[in-house]
Amino acid sequence: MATVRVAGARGVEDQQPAECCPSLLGAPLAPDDAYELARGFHALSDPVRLRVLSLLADAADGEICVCDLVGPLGRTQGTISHHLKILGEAGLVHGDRRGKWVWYSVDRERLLRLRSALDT
Amino acid sequence: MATVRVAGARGVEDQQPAECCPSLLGAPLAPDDAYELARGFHALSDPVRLRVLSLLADAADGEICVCDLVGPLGRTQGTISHHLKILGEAGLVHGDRRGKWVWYSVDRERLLRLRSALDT
DNA sequence: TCGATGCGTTGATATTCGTCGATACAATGA
DNA sequence: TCATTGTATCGACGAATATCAACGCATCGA
Repeated sequence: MATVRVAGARGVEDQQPAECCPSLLGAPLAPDDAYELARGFHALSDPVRLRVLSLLADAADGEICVCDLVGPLGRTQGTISHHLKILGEAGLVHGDRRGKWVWYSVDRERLLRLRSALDT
Repeated sequence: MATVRVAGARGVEDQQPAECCPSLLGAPLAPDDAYELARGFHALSDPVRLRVLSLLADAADGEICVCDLVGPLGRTQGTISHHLKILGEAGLVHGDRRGKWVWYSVDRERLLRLRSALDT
């Protein structure tokens, strides 16, 4: 996590989350796979971040700007931005700057890959 | 988390994880639901705990004792016990004392309920 | 009864995390 | 050019976390 390079709102996609998530219950999980998987679930381990994803998914056009998250979530703008950065680094959301605003959307595919790790 | 009552290895099942997990992407997540869900994912947010679940699922008879986890995971017995407690409080594993050993197993149903929260 | 073994807990320590306030950066419009 | 607005980052703080060593308790075998 210390070597993660961050270069603004559009820098969140320069990550390489494991191409696909190894199944948790299939074979014994290798330490590296476990670490990658834990990074994904860690992004989901905060109530504010879960509500961010929920609000994003529920928004019209599947997009929402930071300013519209501050009110519903009851956190400061800096805190919301911080959580969006974490979600972005996990590959769960993407930000698209249009004018003054940055529109965020959920990466459902990444979410489904995480889900598949819990398959039986 | 502060009010969680713990009474030994067999006390891990006296929890009440939300009966069923609300879908993350379905409707806007209520703060309480988000908190409950985050508790579950938090238990999955550590590589050691993920490997514990993996080893448990892969073990013969689906059971394993703490002593057999210490070696593969490279952590002290106290640390393993700590992680098992967290997994137990999240309802993801159950411990059964038989003689000197406590045999742990995965609660696959609980895992599937967590997975269903990531449905689209 | 006593030593050995497995396990949970406690105390200590270093690290990480969530949050805020303040500030810096970016884009727009006057 | 300058003020305004939206967003990202920084510094700081308290709380939570992962880890180990040490200890206490329970169980089993001699």
